Amino acid sequence: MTTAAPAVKPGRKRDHTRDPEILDATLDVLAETGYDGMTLDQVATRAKAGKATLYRRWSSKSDLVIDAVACMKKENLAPEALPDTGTLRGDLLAMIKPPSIQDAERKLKIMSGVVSMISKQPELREAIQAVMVEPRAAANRFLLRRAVDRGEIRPDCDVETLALVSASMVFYRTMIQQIPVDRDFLVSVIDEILLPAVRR
Amino acid sequence: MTTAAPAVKPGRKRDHTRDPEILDATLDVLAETGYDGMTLDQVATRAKAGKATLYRRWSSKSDLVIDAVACMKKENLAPEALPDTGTLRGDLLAMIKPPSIQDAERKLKIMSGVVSMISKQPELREAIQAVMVEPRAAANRFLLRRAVDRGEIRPDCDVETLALVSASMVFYRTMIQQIPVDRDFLVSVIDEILLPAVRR
DNA sequence: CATATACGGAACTGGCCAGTTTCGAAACTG
DNA sequence: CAGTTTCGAAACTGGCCAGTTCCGTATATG
Repeated sequence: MTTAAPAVKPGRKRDHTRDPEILDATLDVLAETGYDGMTLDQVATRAKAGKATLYRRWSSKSDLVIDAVACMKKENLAPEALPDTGTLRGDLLAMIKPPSIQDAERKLKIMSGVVSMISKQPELREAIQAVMVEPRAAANRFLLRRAVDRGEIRPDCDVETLALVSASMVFYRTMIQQIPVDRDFLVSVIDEILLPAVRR
Repeated sequence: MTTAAPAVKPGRKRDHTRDPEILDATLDVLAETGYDGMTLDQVATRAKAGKATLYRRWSSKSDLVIDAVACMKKENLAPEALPDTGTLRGDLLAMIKPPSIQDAERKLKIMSGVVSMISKQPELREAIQAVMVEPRAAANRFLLRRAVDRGEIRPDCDVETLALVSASMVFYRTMIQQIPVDRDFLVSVIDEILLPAVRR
């Protein structure tokens, strides 16, 4: 009998520094063509990898996409990193940063490329939820609660729902109306919807 | 030389009473499987029609889908048909009718089955806009403006944006969060977001 | 009646693409 | 060195499906 199992495997090591490049290429193609339109040949070509390499690391197309979404780099939205200007309006405006908008553009394209799959792939919904949806909602909840504690806004306002207003309206505008989201739009959501709704 | 052109065509007449049945079958399959998952065989079978019949009437799959969406029966949202309870809250609540919710469910499934195509098919976006989006937005605008005229709400509120709040939040909840939209949710959007935002 | 078109149903064609295999070269182990 | 696994690249396989064609039948014109 030989050694149980783990020993040491011979042969060339898998180059895991390529993983991020492949996942990033996946997200690019996904944003451009959507899930159904995306082919693994495109991804392989863009990542300068062979299809065999892809299948050696992910067992299927949907696996690759789920992993790509799940590994997407998230902006730092930890409470400590959030703006603290003293007013809710100041905080919300400070959340609109140029990189944030441009970044959001790509994320939205990825989301729209993937919505059709969400209902069939629960893991995908969870990945999107965890990476793209929840962090932003949590940040908004934090800012709203701080404003409540400060006595700046109505203490009985519905923080849960309010935290999703911007995201919902950006999503709708992009997906259905196909109007680009600019700073003006975001400001008007803040000034015409959110702030009036929480006034004391 | 024979007659110019139009004369009278011989042969069996096309049975246009079947058109609505086919388009409806299309919407059903679309709601169930999404655009990419939908096959014309499925549609033909469901409508008890031959594929040849489909192609005799629509030149392609995307043509059929665009027509099906465009011909979708819209609820009557003409100003005269809208509720007039005397208060904005009463009007908005009156807009939530059981058939309306159930109907909306199917429409949302159709929308999600079709979002991936919107960016590639401008006609599809227009059809969706005209049939599913604009009428509801127009109804909300009407109710909001009437409330402004009545002096019930802030005259300087952003009617255009406010009219899209419910639709956006319903859309987001259904597509991304995958939480069913019930009466309670709609009421909370009205009471926690819309009405507070327009208070004088 | 002959002719022409529509019908539902089924068979066919051709392209696309997920997933697999093969290749020669590179990299690691012992 | 031999053996094993990786790599990128390319060829291959098999299934799915949009779109076409054909069949037997039904319905219209003249």
